[in-house]
Amino acid sequence: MSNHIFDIILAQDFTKLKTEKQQRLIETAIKLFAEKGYANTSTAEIAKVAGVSEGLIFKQYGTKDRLLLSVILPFIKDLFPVMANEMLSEIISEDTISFEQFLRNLLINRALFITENKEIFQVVVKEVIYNEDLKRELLPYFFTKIPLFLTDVLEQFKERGELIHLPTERIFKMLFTVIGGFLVSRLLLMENHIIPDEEIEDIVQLVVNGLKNKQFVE
Amino acid sequence: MSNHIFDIILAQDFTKLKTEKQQRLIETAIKLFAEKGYANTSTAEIAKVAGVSEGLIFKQYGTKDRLLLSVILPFIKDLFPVMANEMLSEIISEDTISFEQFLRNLLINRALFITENKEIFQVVVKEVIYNEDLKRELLPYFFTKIPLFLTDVLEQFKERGELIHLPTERIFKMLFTVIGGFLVSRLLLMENHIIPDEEIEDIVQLVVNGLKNKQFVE
Amino acid sequence: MSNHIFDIILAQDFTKLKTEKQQRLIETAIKLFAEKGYANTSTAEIAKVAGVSEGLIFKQYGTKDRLLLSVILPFIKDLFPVMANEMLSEIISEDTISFEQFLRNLLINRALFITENKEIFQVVVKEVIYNEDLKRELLPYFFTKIPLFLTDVLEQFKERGELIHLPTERIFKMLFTVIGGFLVSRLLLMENHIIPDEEIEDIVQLVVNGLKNKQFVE
Amino acid sequence: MSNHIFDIILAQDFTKLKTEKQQRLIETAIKLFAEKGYANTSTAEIAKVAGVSEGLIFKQYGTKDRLLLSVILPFIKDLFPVMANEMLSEIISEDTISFEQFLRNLLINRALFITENKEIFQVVVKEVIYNEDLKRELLPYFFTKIPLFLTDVLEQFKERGELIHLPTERIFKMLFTVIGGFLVSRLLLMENHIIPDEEIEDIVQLVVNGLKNKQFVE
DNA sequence: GATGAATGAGATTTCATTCAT
DNA sequence: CATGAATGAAATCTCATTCAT
Repeated sequence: MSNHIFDIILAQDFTKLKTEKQQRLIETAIKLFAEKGYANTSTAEIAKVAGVSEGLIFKQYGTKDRLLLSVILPFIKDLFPVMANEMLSEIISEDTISFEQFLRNLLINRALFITENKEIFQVVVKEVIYNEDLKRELLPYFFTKIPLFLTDVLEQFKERGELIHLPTERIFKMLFTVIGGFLVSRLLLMENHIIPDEEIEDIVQLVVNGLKNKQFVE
Repeated sequence: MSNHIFDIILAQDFTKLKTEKQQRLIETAIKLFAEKGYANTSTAEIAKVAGVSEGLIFKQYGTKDRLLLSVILPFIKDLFPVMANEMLSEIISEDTISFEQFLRNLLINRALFITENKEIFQVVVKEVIYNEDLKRELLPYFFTKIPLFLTDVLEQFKERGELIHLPTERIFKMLFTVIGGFLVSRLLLMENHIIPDEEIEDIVQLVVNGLKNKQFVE
Repeated sequence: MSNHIFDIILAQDFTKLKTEKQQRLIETAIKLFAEKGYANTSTAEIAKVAGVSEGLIFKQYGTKDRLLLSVILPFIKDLFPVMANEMLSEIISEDTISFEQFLRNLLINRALFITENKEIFQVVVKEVIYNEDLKRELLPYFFTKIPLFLTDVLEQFKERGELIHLPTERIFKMLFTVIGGFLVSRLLLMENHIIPDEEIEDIVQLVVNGLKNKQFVE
Repeated sequence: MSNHIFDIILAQDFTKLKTEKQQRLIETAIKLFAEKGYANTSTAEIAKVAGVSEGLIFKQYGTKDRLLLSVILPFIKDLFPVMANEMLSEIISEDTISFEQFLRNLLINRALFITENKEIFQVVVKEVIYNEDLKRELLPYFFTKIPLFLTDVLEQFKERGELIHLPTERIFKMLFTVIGGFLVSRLLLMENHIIPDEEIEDIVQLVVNGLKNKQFVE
């Protein structure tokens, strides 16, 4: 596994035009990796299911390892910029959005994004948990990227008095625990195809009440 | 992977006396499965690290598969009876325990149990997430066992008016999300060796406030 | 490997005009075959280094085998006519040239030719030694071509009394051993870029003294 | 290819008892590598000819690379100590041995050793010439080991006046050229099974006369 | 109970070659 | 003339499992 995932993430050009076979190949890889895990999926099976020769995999990606990265990295690359931009635009457009509404938007937005990319999400989570090397590569990336845009927002809500007065880092950890636990349990354990609004609302209420500043008067 | 895990769980006798080599073997298997995952750990490596012949593994366990089960099942067997008994005894002994205290006790108790069995816990979580077969076997077992003792307790708290009036199943799901997310993120992602009291308390407050019945007067 | 190398050598027309890409292709093949040997060089690598498509190799040469021959044969074709002609012209022009001077000329001339064609020479030697088929094809060719012009010359020197009175064939073998050993060790083992005059002179002296007719009076 | 061949040569224990299959395996590998070269011999073929499973090769040697080393290194390890000891003992036992006799002994001795180990010798020479990595590893080893015992001897002969007065290093190079060229051409090109005494004697005479001190009176 | 030599099925990888464009 | 996507056969390598001792 490469030592320079950051560089790879930034350098890789995923826009190269793909032939039909290459499309089928990558889609099949995602599907099978999501279902059975990277380690339990052979390149022979991928090739067979995709209706492609095994040679093509290695022509294109060199190693099975790099095929995995080629599945994961574009997803990661998309994951965060999108978050930052979309979310922040919502917040800025409506200066007076409540924390509750912000949280609801965030959850709905992320739940949508992830159900739309359910399989890749499963691959990423499974491999980050399963594969030490990949964990070492990706986790630091997550934990520097995510706070980058969330801390600002959280601090605004604290200033407005809506949020409990705890260090932002601790609030962030709680949010991560709940939202992460929510998405992972629904998508990986229960394998929901869609996440019911009701469940989202329950979690929103749980967090909003759990993190509310009790002195705050609306 | 066997089709009859329930039977196996109930039938297996894990108390059989083990020689020193057998001890080292099983400990090494747990350690390596936890670190690198079952699929990425070869029996050759286990044998070598344990200082034992590869033959012994198959003399003892027949297949690599059953070695994994022999690691997982005793843990599972312990996990729930212990919960039910210990927890309930706390609750019964003190009839007037608050939901907050109950939750704190529950979290502290489970966090302790899991940090004490960190590696096996990692193996179980990793493999349940990673391995379709094992997931199919184990998840139903979880989701019938856990509610068995939790629903009673939760309903008591609802009756007493401490808990928000939602269907117990929805409360249970939220609890599972938060507690599961908490333990998994700390033990698998961050690989904490101990879980700070402060973090436990933050989660307790989050949940207590999040699930509080707002009409309730202490 | 073809069974008819002699025919190929005679038939092939290597003078065909080459495009720039074809030039780069053949030069790269020579370079890589010389460095790493034919068997350790893939057509993919040749194409990449030459900045050419892999298809072109097979359009031009049909097989990797014939690419090797196309590298080797023109060199072989040049090697001997040139020798015979150039050398003999020296000898004939100066009827009274001494064996020492003849040997010196021969060595200097061959050392020059080979350093100028160092890479192809490496390819030929490496493959003749390494590849049974090629050895079977090329060696007989060498050992019928070389004596053809050398025996005459050697016998002249024997007649003049300068050379030891041994069967010409044995003298030839010794010459071949020393000259061959000299060129191969310098060009393949030590990878000299140029061969110092001093070393050539040492070898000339060794051979001249070693093969001198002790009764000879200058 | 390992970076630490020196260490490996010194560390390796080749005396470990081999089973019959392991014996057949290594003998077959030597035979096939000698015939067709390392790169042109597949592990499948070795296994088949040796009547052994392919798995055994990789159980025993890990990689095909290390199988090659396991063929080459014990030979190298033997090659030089033997030379130094045997040769020097001849010289010391007879203080008055002539250079001619020394050279004859040396050639006969080495020719014998090499015809007895013809196949491994072929493997070593072929691979040193063919494989850049191996060349880089082994050549320095040769060129520090050989002079170690030869320079002393050569200087003794120079002192006694038998040998031409040239820097020992230059004499050494000539000797190496002639003896190397002789052995390699006979064993690799002509594939002699035994080397005729007559040819050895020719070479001895060539060198003795070629390197004689012309002022020396016997 | 314990070993470790040996296997064979299958996984990954390499690579010469074909072919439609 | 030239490309490069695609192939399939064979090569290297991995690994759970068997078995004689």
